[in-house]
Amino acid sequence: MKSYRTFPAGTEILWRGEPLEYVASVVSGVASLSKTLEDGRTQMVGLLLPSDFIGRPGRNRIEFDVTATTDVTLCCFARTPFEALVLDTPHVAQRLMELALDELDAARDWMLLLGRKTAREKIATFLDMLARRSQMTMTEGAGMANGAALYLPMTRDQIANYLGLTLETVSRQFSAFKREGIIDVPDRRRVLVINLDRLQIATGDDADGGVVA
Amino acid sequence: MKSYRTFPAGTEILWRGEPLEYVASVVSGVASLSKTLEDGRTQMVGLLLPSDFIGRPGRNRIEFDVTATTDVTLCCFARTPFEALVLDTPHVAQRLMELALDELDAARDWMLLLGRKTAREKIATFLDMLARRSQMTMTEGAGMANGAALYLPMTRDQIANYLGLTLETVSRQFSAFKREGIIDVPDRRRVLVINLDRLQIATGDDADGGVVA
DNA sequence: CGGGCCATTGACTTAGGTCAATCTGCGTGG
DNA sequence: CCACGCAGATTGACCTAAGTCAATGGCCCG
Repeated sequence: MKSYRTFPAGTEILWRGEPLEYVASVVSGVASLSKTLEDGRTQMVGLLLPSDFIGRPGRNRIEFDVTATTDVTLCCFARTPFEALVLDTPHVAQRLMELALDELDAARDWMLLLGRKTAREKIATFLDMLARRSQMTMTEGAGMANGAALYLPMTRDQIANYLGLTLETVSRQFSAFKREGIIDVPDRRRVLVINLDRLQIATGDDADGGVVA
Repeated sequence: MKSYRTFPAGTEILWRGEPLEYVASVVSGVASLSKTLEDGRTQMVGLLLPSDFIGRPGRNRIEFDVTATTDVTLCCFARTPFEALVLDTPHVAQRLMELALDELDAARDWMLLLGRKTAREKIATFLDMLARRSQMTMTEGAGMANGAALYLPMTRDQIANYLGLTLETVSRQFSAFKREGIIDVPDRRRVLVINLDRLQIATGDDADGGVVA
């Protein structure tokens, strides 16, 4: 009933509309959800990190593609027994509900970003999000002053698709933040945040960091 | 335990962060969810129509403002007894889960619109969405050929905030569709769709209308 | 050493935002 | 009853952020 599957970076995990045989949770790596218009423009609509869940009780198809951004390992369960499990165990159902509501909040923050933020604000928000995430993972004792080393799990092109920009604009904004001394970019996959305060100001969000709350 | 409340058009139903005493469902009218940046730019992140639900089991505050777009009547329940109800009755919990997943799908479609569609495509998608909705409400026997009379529940400014545009751009795109004979705008609150096929082509979506599926 | 593949940078174009003038109803009070 | 005023809508002229197109650069891997 339970099995592990791995997908190399860049491969498709699920196609839009394909019937779902499994539900799964991400064990390691990063996967992305994306939607595409007829003419090929695409928009990422979600990022799946370890512990995130794929699949929807009571639905057997999804409305977007799921792609492995880095190498990904999933832990898969057959759908039917899983649904039976959900029906008997209320607190599993409740947990799934919470996950869905968290995703919904994240999706709404992203709508504000996509609809109203400038390119600069989008990049700042993206980096700030990664910084907060990595901070969560690390020792959360004292508030680790100012700055963090971030790993970018995606190419410029993928970042652009996530933020509703082009890859050139992403690159230019990285360069701008670097020129201003807010970040450093030692190699294409790494960003060193030199001045987190200034980065957060550049996000355009409320000073108190309402996004995470 | 159950009570009705009404809110005149334009008033706030809930403020972001305010503790939720009630959960509610919309009886009549249209309400909107919106998020605002420090400097006042705002983005609507959802529309609530009759039968939609406000409130989240297991959370007592929301991350956005809820505003009455038209006059709105809500049917409210106190939160604590409602949560107890949800816990004992699995199929209520399941129904809420489905609502959350529907909202999530809608949010993701909107992310594609906000991130990648042109102004023209945004307006076409908006009108097409209203047309599909009103079609659902009406006699759904035969597929009502081509065309429909739509009521706009919002001002140009609110439409702009929904679509991530400015009100001037909304107005210009309405005028463009009118000039092309695709719609007519007899008064500010009404739109007559003259050629639904051409409108749907202008949305940029897949020909088969994947959005609704 | 050579060839992809990303990424960066520059020059140029353009969709949509901004600012401002005018128009259209509609409710209100003289 | 009418004129006034106001809120929303339209339209035009202009500007700019970001997209497009194209050349170049660095890096990893065979």
